[in-house]
Amino acid sequence: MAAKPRIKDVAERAGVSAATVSFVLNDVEGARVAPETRDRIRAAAKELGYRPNTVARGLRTQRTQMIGFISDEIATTPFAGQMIQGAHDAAHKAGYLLLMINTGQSADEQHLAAQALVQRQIDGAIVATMYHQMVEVPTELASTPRVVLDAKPQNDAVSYVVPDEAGGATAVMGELIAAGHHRIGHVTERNEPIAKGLRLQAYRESLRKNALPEDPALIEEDEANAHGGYRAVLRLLDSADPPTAVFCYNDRMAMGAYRAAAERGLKIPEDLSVAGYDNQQLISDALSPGLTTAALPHYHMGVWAVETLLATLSSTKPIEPQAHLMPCPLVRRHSIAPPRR
Amino acid sequence: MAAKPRIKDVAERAGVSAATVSFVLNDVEGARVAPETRDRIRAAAKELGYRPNTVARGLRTQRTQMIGFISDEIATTPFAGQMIQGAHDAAHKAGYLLLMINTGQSADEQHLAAQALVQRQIDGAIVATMYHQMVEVPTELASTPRVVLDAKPQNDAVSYVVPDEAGGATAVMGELIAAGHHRIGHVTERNEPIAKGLRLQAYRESLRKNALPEDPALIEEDEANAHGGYRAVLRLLDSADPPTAVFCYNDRMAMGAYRAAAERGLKIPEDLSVAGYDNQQLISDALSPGLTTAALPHYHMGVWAVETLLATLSSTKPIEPQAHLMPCPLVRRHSIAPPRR
DNA sequence: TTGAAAGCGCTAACAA
DNA sequence: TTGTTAGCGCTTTCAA
Repeated sequence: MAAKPRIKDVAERAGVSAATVSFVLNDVEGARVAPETRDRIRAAAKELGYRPNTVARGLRTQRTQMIGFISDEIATTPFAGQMIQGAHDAAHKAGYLLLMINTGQSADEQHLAAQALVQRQIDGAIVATMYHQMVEVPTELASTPRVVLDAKPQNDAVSYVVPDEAGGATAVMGELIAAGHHRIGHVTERNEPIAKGLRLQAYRESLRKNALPEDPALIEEDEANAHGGYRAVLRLLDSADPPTAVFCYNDRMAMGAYRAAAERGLKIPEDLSVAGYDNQQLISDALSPGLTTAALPHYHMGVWAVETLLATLSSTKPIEPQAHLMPCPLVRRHSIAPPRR
Repeated sequence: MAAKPRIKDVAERAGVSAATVSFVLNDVEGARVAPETRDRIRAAAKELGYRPNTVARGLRTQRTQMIGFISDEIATTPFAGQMIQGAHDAAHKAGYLLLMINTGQSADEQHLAAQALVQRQIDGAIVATMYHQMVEVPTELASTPRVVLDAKPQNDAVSYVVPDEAGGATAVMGELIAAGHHRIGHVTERNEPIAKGLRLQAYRESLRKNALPEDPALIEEDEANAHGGYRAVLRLLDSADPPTAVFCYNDRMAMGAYRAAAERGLKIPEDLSVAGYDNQQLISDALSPGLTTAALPHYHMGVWAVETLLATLSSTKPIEPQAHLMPCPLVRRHSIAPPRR
């Protein structure tokens, strides 16, 4: 097999210099090359199957067409793929590729990772986390354009995007209220991720705005998984004045709600309406009836992050950092119905 | 902020030439440099915070320390993360980074993707798919070391790794049989992925080897999700001579089995034993009781692929392509018990 | 309208 | 024991 052709080979074959080839193949502004010569060069390049070497070009132009994607444990969560895919698609469309690096939680590793990316001359960086939280942007990236994905930068004034948890939770509550529920429970998680506070607050505000009872007995905390949801909902159902609907912190807890309801002989949605959050399809689609929930917009956040990054790359003047709340659209399935009474 | 230091800056500060700095910092074999000079150079590099520019080095050495990771839709499946993580960890440990690119199913896109990677001078490539299947290795990679991950190469003699489906299924069946079950049903999927045939065959062989009845009425096909599993298991339970245990093609179908059993008033595992495949934790851990299943070893396959690739990179003589079956370990939870009768 | 030459930052022969 | 030089493959200024 023939060795990969270089620009010199194309030049020789077309009977011109390498410089001229470069002009033509890159469509350089204001390069005056005879149309005839252009054709000859293009033909030669095509015949040889010439592809410019991005590394050599990168050395010369200081642009590698690579975006560093640095994250904590992201690849291990079921959502991660969506975010990577969104970032990938947006990058790929613009001719960029993602150079991935995962770090643990350790600050040391994060610095090393950032360094590895900088050494490789990435044009920009995405700093991502697996769920909505605060993040330290490694100082090594200080002179690299960067955007934070699914987190808020703690120490750095850069653009970032996070899900609009309040909006999503309000939409879910709106759906429950529209169905006619007055006594709505909330099952929340025990730890304190950012999402918890935001969803809980939206729950309370929805109640207040609609003049519905805000009974502390309607809120139960437990582990943020199916087992926790099961236990919490059971407590709600066994309470003195049980709710007719329950908004769960996430789809996993909602899965537990289904089991709790079944155990008490309650049918969903006739006897109990249930809503979740996350739109974790493996669950929300698999439950029967399908779970109504708010979707975490991972794909779109990935796209937004890269597009925002690319915009700053191609802009001459500095761009104001933006904070973007990505909407969490309501996904209607069949777990909500009017209350019995 | 000071511009990034170059090797020349280190050389100047240490009062030596760039070449000497390169020797010392790269620990070049048989480079005779006075220990004193070495120290001076190391100190200078440290003071300046010097990091060699990988792009420049790559141009010179023809090694970029990057591995191309090319896949179909991988990032969108819940398993993908594990595979990426495994590949990433193995690569990172050896000083390599993953350059990711996703293609759709289109052959055109796959060629373009391979080209993009080759242009970037990747040292090697991983060709991955989201589930065990046949794959075309893009011809553009012909002169790049490459390994196929979670698929069999159709047109290329290269190393590859796939899950040992037969082994995993046999282990699952062994568990059911050891618990004392004689009438074991199998719920399988309607399409024909490689995994289906392998798991089904292992089911049959396990029955045969243990002199257990191989009744066609014990096998039901449906969609490979919770709804399909629900329907298929319901058919099994409502049949003339229902099984006391059912081995489901995957965890999602097993999730449906739980619902079917509940609907017929059967408790798991007392009245019906259930086993799955995949160890999709979001499901197998969330079900109650926890689902006994065989784990798809995505993380380890990712590690194996990269390690195998790196071995060929650092070997002088060509290495025989290997086909590796990665074990699918049995994950015991609580969905299997002895039959009632 | 085109070509020559310099140089991006580094490594590796070869000299000294 | 260390420095000089050439060159990886490309782009871009400057000159012709």
